[in-house]
Amino acid sequence: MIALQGTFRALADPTRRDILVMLSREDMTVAGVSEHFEMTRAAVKKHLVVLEEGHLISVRRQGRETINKLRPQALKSAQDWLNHFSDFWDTHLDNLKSAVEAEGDDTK
Amino acid sequence: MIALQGTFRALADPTRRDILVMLSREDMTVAGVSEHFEMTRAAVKKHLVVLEEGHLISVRRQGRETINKLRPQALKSAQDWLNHFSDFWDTHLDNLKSAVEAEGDDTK
DNA sequence: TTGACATGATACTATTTGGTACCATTTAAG
DNA sequence: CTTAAATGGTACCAAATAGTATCATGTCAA
Repeated sequence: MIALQGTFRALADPTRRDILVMLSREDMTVAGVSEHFEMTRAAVKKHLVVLEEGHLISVRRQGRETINKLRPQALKSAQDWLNHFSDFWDTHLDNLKSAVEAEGDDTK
Repeated sequence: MIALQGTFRALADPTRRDILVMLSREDMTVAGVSEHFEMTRAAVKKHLVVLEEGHLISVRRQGRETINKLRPQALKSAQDWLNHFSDFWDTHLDNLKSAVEAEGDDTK
């Protein structure tokens, strides 16, 4: 199993989650990812390092570029951890049906 | 839908994930949760506040105790976000079957 | 009422984190 | 070879976070 700590830590930042969505469409270089954000390349690179430490992406040097590639296993591990609560959901979620659609929201 | 940012941020800490597991078995007071950790009650209380801000628990005052209760909707929202990558998994995970069971691990 | 107990809130410190600025390294191309 | 472009790495700063210590508040029980 993949280390959950690094994975959940990597998922905690909205920029990193956006990067994962981008990488789910196509592999991208550091510069390619950076184009979609207003922060510097170095900052984006740091996020990519965190994602790599969380096993969420793989990094491959190709010439002078580095290709960042989504790695689905860690995402699956995170989902598996959440699945441990499924029994709880089955038992108690039915009682909360009316509350589900009344959920408010704020930032993201 | 529930705000993902607060939810993922709350899930990023191992202490908080442990608290969620504990609460999946039974509702607990602040002191009850604190017994399972070596940090102070105040520190545990702070984690509980973060969990509440992430909509992962509900807090109810009962007499001089406060009952902390798991709230499954937010966990489900996080899982739903992860589900957005399912298409990617279906497409690419098969090619990685051999790599899945070769995953190393470190902390948690 | 008095006292013990559980909690909430605040102030303070140390650590982590997100970000920028800057420099070294590698590579493609003339 | 030389030069410019793309990238990686390090140093540094500001802000957020985790934790402790401490005190105030409310509540159960005698």
